Amino acid sequence: MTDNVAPLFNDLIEREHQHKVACEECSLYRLCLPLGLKSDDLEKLDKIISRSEIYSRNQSLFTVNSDFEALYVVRSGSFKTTTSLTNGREQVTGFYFPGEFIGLDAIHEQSYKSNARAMESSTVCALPYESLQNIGRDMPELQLQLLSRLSKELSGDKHLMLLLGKKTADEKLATFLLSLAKRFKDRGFSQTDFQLTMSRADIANHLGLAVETVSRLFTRFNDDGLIELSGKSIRLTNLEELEALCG
Amino acid sequence: MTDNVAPLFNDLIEREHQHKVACEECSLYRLCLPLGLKSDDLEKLDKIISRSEIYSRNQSLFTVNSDFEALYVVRSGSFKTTTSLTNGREQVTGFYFPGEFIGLDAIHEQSYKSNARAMESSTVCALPYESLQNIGRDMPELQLQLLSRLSKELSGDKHLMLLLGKKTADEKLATFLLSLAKRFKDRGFSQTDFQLTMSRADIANHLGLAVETVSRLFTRFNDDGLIELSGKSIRLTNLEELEALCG
DNA sequence: ACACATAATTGATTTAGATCAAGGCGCCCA
DNA sequence: TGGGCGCCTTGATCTAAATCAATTATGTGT
Repeated sequence: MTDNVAPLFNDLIEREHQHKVACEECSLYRLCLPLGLKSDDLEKLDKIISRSEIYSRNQSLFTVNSDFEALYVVRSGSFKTTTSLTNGREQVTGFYFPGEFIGLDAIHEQSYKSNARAMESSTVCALPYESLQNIGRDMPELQLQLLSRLSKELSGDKHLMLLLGKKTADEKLATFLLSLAKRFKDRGFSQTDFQLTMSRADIANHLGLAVETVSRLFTRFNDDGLIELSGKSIRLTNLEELEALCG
Repeated sequence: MTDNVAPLFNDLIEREHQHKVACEECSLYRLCLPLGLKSDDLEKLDKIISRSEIYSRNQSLFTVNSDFEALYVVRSGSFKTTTSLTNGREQVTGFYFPGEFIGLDAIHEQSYKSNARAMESSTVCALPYESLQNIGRDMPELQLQLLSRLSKELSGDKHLMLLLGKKTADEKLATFLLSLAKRFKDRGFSQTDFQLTMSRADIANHLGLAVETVSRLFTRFNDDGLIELSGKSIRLTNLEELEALCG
């Protein structure tokens, strides 16, 4: 509802979080940055990370052109990023789930180049970039991890360009659903049963379609036995067919 | 014409190139990786870089799924990258000019995730990734430069997503022309008079349009006095108007 | 539990840009 | 110097998906 950024958590809460969820014990460990770091390096990283308090639905994590302070890793919940055009048109450039980085495109210009907001109650880990640079000087592994992250997102974006430029509406939606499935699977959740945390409008926007088109596709996929849909809950009932639909 | 990768240059040619165009004397210095490196670090970098022989028009720099050996920086000429779909559909994901990096999206998977080919007679500098990692251990500046590069490309791709998803045909072409203009300007060339090294088909594909549409737009822009077009030579005669057309 | 706002569906109609079809231009090489 | 082959342009038609228009769900806050 509000456009404000979450107030900085107070020390008490911070310290509590720190203890509860140090990187080493974090369930996202495998997916996140620390992978491949030695224990003492991990400790250094741990020290510069701030765990945020809860961002509520639609709350802004950062806005376009604001100063680049930190990279964010989703800890719980989910976020979307957008870039905008004149007369209010905007493109949803990505959805972000636990363990995924937000703000990587801000490094070059040292200011955020998109808007990021929570799609549900969510938390993040903030990695202040300056501190990251500092500890990174003695931790080549960390730098490599970061590079790898950037590269992964780049690769994903190229595939999104292929989707936006060359795929039909059916192919777009099938591809999208399977991309979600894969990410849920990677996080240890069911790859067939999950909640769509984003609205139909967000999905449509992200895929370069109109809401109505997405809605019609959902009902058709449902009628064709590819999915079972009920509101925000979806079950993928025919992964093979969906796969085939991706183009 | 041929699909082969250019044979590795022999030592003689390599050494000659090395001397002619060491990073420190390279005209692309400002645009390329070395920016911000100290002289002795630059020398180390210089040592691992291989200057390629000439890639001729349509020759492949690398193909999808081949092993990730090196990052490439365009030295002269221009390249395009593509990703492809079933039944031959493919998306031109980017055009690359001198000083720009190709292959950054290969780091994560350690194999190239797109195809890259020369659009005219071109040369590149190859940065073998393993060597880059090695010397990078003692050169945090280099790592930061690389991160910055990745971040810049990421940011550009987000804007391309906006273009593909939300812009009209006119806006797409105007945006594209101004992006070329900016890049030529950055390279010390005229931002208003240049050659389109890519075919109409490549432009259309990249912008998610049909060739016919691009051709029609070119004639209309020409008739409206926005550009003067003759084959591959273009002059932007009304930058302000083009800017306004971008959305 | 109720009312109001917001989100999603469904149907009718329109349209931007694709596709289909035909020439024309330039360019490379014999 | 001309012939052939890509590439580009131009015109006519078609279509996938957008837009417009209602209606029905699904929340959300009091």
